[in-house]
Amino acid sequence: MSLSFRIIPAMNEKSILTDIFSSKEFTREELTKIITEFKKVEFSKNEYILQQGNTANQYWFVESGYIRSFAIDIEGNDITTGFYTKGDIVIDWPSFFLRIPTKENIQALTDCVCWQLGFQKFQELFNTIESFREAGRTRLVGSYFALKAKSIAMITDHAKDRYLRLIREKPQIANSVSLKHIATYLGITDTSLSRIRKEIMKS
Amino acid sequence: MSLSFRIIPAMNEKSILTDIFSSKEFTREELTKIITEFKKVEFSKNEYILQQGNTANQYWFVESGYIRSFAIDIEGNDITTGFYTKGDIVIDWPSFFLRIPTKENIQALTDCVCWQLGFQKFQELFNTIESFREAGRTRLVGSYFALKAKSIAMITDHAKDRYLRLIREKPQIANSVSLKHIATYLGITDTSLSRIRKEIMKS
DNA sequence: CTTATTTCTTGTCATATGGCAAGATTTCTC
DNA sequence: GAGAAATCTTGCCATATGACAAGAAATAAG
Repeated sequence: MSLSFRIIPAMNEKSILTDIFSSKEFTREELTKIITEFKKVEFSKNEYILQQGNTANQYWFVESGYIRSFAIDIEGNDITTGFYTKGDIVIDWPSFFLRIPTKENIQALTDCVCWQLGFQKFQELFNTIESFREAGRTRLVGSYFALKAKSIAMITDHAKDRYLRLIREKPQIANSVSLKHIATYLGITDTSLSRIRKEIMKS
Repeated sequence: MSLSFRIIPAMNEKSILTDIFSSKEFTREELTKIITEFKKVEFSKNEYILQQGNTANQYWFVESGYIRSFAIDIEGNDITTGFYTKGDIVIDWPSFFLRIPTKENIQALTDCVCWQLGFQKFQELFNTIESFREAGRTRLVGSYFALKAKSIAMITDHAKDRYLRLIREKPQIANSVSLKHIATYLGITDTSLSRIRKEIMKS
């Protein structure tokens, strides 16, 4: 059972946020301050959460549903850059922090429930609560770390191994998302992924 | 001419730091506070600045020389993850901020002069100077942004295009670093890079 | 339920890049 | 400056993956 039942009875609905933040070292007061600022938003399947060219004025934590981020390259190819599910943070770091138009698109793959925080509120919390700063920095560095790992895997591993890792780390994604989206995430074509899948079946 | 001559006569030697920090909005007082904490360190060619398994307790700005970071994969292959030169920040973000052992190695490719800041001092500045926080966050997000761009290029571009981009963006590197190091940075073998280079010569 | 649309599989062939090894060239070392 | 070591080039062939197209299967739409 989440902490929220004892601390903030009125915030039962936000239990996913208390789960997300309670692992860090916040006082109850800080926790309340932080969580109060989050607003519930719902997205329906295929809805765009952020579109390239716009500046990200908020970010989200996923309570339910699947989300995909992708970039469109010069030739118009759609390249998946990430999948997000329950408990994940959905944020375009460069756009949100550098206040520049994003190059990415973020789209709901299913109906979703998310918790949203805006840039201004974020800045307030960031500058007034030291542990919020630490938590934010940790999250950003975590994203960097994951991206670097993926980047190195693109060089050292074969497509099959990258796919096997995805299955291992995000099995729900591998089962519920279209081949094409997964393929571009892995840096291959859907044709190749179909063959890899077939090969895995055999063994 | 850098600001340092007027503001902090005693700090002439640190003019590279004033150049690095003066683009952000710092008061003179803040600038002095920050720059005072940096310590000059020199590395000789081939010296390790950080080795895998250790936790990064400091980071550096390069004043002169070339530096390379690389990871060793399971099969013992050496994969270049970055090149650094004058004005660049050299930091293992995950190790420095998460206080965990690094998976990367950082090595001087030539004799180098760098300016070093330790974790404790960094934390003090980070928690007391709002603009230092902003600058630090901006730098981290910038690294994230560059890594993502490289990551997408690995998927959408051919090796030749990635090499051409490297030549365009870091011409000094392309000329002074061994083929093998550049090749692994681009995600190909030195053999392939040699052929790509030959092909470029012809045109 | 039926049709239309999208997604997935499979075949054939093309191509970028890798693996290995032998020389050629450059760079280090004494 | 001579020999050793590292780096770079090149040839030959192997292989992972791509491109394109045609069916098959699944999903969406009326």
